[in-house]
Amino acid sequence: MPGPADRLSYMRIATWNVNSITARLPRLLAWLESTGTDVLCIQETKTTAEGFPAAELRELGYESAVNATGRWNGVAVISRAGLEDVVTGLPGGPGYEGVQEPRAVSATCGPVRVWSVYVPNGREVGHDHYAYKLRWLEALNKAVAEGAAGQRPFAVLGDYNIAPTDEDVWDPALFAESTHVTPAERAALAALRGTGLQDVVPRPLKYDRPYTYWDYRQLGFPKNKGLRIDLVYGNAPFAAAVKDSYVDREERKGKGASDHAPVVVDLDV
DNA sequence: ATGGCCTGATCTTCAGGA
Repeated sequence: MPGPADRLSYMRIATWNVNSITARLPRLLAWLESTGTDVLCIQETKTTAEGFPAAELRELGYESAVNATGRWNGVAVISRAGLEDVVTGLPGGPGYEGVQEPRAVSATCGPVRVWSVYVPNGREVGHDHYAYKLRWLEALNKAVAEGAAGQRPFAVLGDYNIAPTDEDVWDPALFAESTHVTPAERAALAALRGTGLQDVVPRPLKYDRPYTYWDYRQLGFPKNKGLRIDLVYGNAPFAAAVKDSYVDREERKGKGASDHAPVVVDLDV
């Protein structure tokens, strides 16, 4: 017999590398209001937990789960759909130069469990940071495997710093010797898919590819010289609930934009 | 129209981003 508990629940979930939540705060608050986003996974907060604008977000109805320690990295989940069972950091994750960096936080937001991740950049193939990136991805794989295989909608959203295929790179030849496209990095994504997660590919609002990042330099955005490196990896129950997904390239426009655009996912859960 | 880097700190110069 149908009842209130059987009603579909519509949720808008998104991920966005804001490149400093302090610098982006006016645009972030306006974007939350205009899009009606319920849950946002944030990367590169570039502030301490104390500097995180939890009070401003609370005024808009969002609770915050924050993992941030200073000028580099920093992640958060903000939600107006519940925020429980927060886990700060990547269990079993490696440090870099002896430091556990703030690159992961997870939480349960109503019917969905989400991770916000900021995968290490890697800098150059062969650099210590590149080895760190691969180790970090191995630890992520282990940490999310149980949720990925579970019955509850579950997704790992964030800046993966990996373009899954050459189609996700505006000029593959230019990136031939670079991080973000190497077989080892793409194998780490494949291993993640092997846990039961799938790439929820958003639709572009313009042009043919759903890029999510464009370099600030050399007119990268106007020329659409982009990469798709901000990803939503969801398990089967999550993917089944997806009604739409798109890259909000409008948010990349104009003065005071991040170099990443938000990826938005609409769910019936 | 979307426009030749941006951010925060070590703060006038730099690391890091990708």
